[in-house]
Amino acid sequence: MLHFQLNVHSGVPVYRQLMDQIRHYVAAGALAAGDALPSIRELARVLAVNPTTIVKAYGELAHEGVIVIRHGRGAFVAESQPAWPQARRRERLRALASQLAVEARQMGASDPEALDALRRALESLGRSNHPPTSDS
Amino acid sequence: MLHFQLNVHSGVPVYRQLMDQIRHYVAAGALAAGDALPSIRELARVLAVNPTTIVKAYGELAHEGVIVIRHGRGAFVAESQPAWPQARRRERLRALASQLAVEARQMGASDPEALDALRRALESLGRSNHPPTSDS
Amino acid sequence: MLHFQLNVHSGVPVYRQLMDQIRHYVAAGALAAGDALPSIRELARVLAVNPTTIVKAYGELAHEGVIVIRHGRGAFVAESQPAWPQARRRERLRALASQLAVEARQMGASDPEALDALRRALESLGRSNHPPTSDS
Amino acid sequence: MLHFQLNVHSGVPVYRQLMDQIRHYVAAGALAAGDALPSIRELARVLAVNPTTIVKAYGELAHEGVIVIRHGRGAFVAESQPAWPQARRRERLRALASQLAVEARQMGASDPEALDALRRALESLGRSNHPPTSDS
DNA sequence: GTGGTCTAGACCACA
DNA sequence: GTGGTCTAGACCACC
Repeated sequence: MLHFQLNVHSGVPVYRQLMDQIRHYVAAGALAAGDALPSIRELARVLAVNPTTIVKAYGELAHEGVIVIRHGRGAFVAESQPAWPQARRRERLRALASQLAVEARQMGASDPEALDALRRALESLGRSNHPPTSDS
Repeated sequence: MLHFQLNVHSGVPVYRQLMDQIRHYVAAGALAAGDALPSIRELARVLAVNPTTIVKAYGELAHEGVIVIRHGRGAFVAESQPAWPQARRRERLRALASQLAVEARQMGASDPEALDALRRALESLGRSNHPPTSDS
Repeated sequence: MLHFQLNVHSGVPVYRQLMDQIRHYVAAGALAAGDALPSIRELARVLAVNPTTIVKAYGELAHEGVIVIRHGRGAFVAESQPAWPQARRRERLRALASQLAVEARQMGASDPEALDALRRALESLGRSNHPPTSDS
Repeated sequence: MLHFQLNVHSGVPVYRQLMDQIRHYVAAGALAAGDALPSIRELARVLAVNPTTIVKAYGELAHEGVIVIRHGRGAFVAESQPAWPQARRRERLRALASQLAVEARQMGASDPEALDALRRALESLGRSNHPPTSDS
């Protein structure tokens, strides 16, 4: 059973936290294509949240193409992860990188510190999706 | 006059977008300590949003210590930017880096691509806040 | 249901009066950690003020750490009340004491009268937060 | 020449800070009945504030009866300080004491700490207006 | 049901 | 001129 960590005080909606963590598991390879996700009822019980919250998280992920929901069967990781248009991918990457850069600068972190933080985050996801490179 | 870019359909609250962009200008040095920000009414007029929306953005930034509001005078960039506790800084950096890493992986971007995106974002902020280093 | 007393002619903003009275109830133990506060709409209706005024009061208290707001659930007294840095606490105490002292002197109240007023105020808050001491 | 200490970042209006400090000097006896206050122009110059701000502070104090303004002559400490009705005095004292008590409790200060803070504040005003008492 | 955001516009307070 | 507060009411997001 996967482990989920919810923070009710963070201001981030619960269903959003769930989506992020499922995406995280998929990106890290802990959830592979075709794997079954926990049932809505069980997950709701374990996390002590309203089942409709899980429904919303699964629904959004299905909408994105990250998972597929089979009526009466359950939810499964999609066989092929969604491919965004090149332009949107670049834009999204740019936005996230900019946010990290701005906040790092504002909190007085040096550029190497910021880059190291990113390297560590990439490493913690494992190498499942990519061959090793000389850069990392 | 600074330029602001608002996206009403992004789901991100307008006042949040404003805060992010002002923080960006401060981090990049386009707004230096003591500089005056646009008046609430003028900015509201230029951006075609309600003045109370600007009030909220300025108020939150003042709360954070990024700017200082002087009644009857205007809003100004704070002389010393706020310093978060070391632990919270590291945690925030880690969270942002993790988000970037996960989304980069999921959209199929390679690790060097993600790191390059961050390097570019840091460079676009300029070197105003840091002495020259051998890293640059 | 808690009782709130608003004075529209005092010059003190309504949202400020609300914050003060909620802080008072928390300090006195009438509102304990985890207790639910009245919903924004209900409180607005009871006090005959605009809901956004309550929103502002609750938002500021949440910012201070006195209460916690859970989207879709309601507002609750925080489990652990915020701890200010020692230096700021002393300075704040000094400022409040000085204000009381100056005004007491100016209105011709004797020093024992002022001290008695403070003793009564402390007693009216009850002993909920402190073990019995020989001082009381 | 009296010394005034203004804090533009405190959120307290400048004219209010001025009023408080003049009241303080009167309560402490540094300004006695009939003493002249600094001229509006000079004080504005020394404090680097707009003269209308001083005008407002002096005007409010004159309205309260703390000072008297003689056209063409200047501002002077009133011969007899204003006496509030007994009921209002008690109420005001109670409100200030309550605020001190609530904030002291909330910041974790003990009751003796709060009372000590008040004793120190009263002592710092000196004994000019009152005979020594066995309580202090 | 809950809280969050935004609008349009009024009126007040400060410098 | 500046910012601060409040209203009345709409629409959205969360649970």
